[in-house]
Amino acid sequence: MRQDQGTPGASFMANDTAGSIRVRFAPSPTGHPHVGNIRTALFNWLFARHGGGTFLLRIEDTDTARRVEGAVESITDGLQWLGLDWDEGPVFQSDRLPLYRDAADALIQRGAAYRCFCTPERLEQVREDKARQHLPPRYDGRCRDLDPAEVSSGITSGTPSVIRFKTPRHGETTFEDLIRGPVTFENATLNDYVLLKSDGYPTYHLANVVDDHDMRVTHIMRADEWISSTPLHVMLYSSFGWNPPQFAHLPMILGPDKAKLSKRHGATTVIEYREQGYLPEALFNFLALLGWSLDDKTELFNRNELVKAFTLERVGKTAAVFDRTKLDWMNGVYIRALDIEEFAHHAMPFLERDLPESVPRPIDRQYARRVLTLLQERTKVLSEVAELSTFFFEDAVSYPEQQLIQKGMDASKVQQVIRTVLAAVDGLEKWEAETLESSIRPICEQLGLSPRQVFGVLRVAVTGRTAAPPLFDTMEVLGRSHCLSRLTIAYRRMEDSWSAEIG
RNA sequence: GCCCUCAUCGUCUAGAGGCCUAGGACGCCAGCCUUUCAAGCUGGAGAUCAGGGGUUCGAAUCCCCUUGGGGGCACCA
Repeated sequence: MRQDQGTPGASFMANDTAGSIRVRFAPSPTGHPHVGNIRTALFNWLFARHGGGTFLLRIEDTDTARRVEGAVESITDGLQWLGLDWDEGPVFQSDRLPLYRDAADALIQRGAAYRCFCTPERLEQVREDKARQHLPPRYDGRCRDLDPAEVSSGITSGTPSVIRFKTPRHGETTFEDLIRGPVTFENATLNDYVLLKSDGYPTYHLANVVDDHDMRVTHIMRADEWISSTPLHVMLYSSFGWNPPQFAHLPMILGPDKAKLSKRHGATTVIEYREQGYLPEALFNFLALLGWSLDDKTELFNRNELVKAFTLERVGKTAAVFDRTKLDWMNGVYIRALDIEEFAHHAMPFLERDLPESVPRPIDRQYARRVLTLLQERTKVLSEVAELSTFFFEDAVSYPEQQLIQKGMDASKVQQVIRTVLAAVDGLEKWEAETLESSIRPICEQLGLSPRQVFGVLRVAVTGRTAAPPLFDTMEVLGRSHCLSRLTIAYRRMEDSWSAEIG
């Protein structure tokens, strides 16, 4: 069977025996990758895997000031956690400095770039002037046509300088975006961008173009915040005499306030999602649906289905708001789909981490497994598993005693229920849900109470909660002695309440 | 301010001229199930397809304008 037509790029590449698809994820190590970055990585990965291509990882560490310790590990951890494996790299741009310097020099030779000695102070001044005149804050081109003698004297005297691109003052630059179609910019609205900084490091623009060419990248898929610098990149390719890759600018991911997603929107990094108990498959699935869809109904995809279904022409143009509630739902779906061993495997670390300190460690795995069985369909995120189950692990349970008294009952009635249950359960051979139920349920009728009332009393007595897993299953897992003692305690508390009422 | 870009329920989206009195999902509401909570099932509210002009026998779908949102305008990426 033939693969589907794929993307314009894919069908183009199909005729190009020289190379298959090569895409890259190229983050800068300035912090933990957030979901927007990772979504970009995911789309690149899906595109590569769908087309049998290559997925590269490149670290754009050309900003020495913003570099953050541990960021690279954070990036690779995040990718690995989501199962986004890369075929080449990571390549570090900081290891390739000579490449960019040579490239910048070559551009100067060709008259496509020039050296600029303007100080940061002067640039600031220029910006202010432009702002005052309500003009775009662009470089004024003072060094654009410097006398060669001035340039060489500047260099020999060691004056700090940068290399700027000599952006044409006329004409326009157009590129074909795979997602948006043709995009055109007036060259006159563009800046003389810095290519090589005074510290010898390239800017993003230069390094990006040089590397994508050097690494034979066929498709650049990145967030659409990059659209405005694409004309420069196109001009760079052309100045170097290289064929540009294809461009596909992905819609952005927004916060609930519709602004570009950032830290102030709360949890945004992949690590945070892991720590809050989201399953990688769920986040993977959810992220894939932010800016891409298959049809009008399918939402649940596993990894392979996504790889098979993913194409660029199904990528949308509109920015998407990251909706946590829907992620929660989807995570619940994935949690419920786990078999109990898998669920226990995922949940154990959260119990170890989040259960009260008073609970002895390590947590008894066999017991926890039984507890978790009751919790699975009730959990949306793993981080709530401890909270949902503390009463299974702590010795005593606390609650306002009023909660024992169900609607239409009083303290003495509650006592009657507990007394009767205690008696009924006394000689029980097996402390199992089934036998518990068959001995307790008849008590409702016997005392003229509803199951809701009777079970309600027992639930609060035994779990300290008004909401918990099914009562008899809970009692079975909790065990005879805990149940009995908690029932007894509840009985005594009603005693106090009873005498308090009388007195 | 200038440039680019986007525009369907609160949110994610389907829709590539007649199948749309606009479909699905999350969330919300109600009912069922039921010992509570979940889960599940059923039903419901929710979008005059941003507004206005065209084109067409016919427009959410094509064109133009307006408005609104987003992004960019650094020796950051």
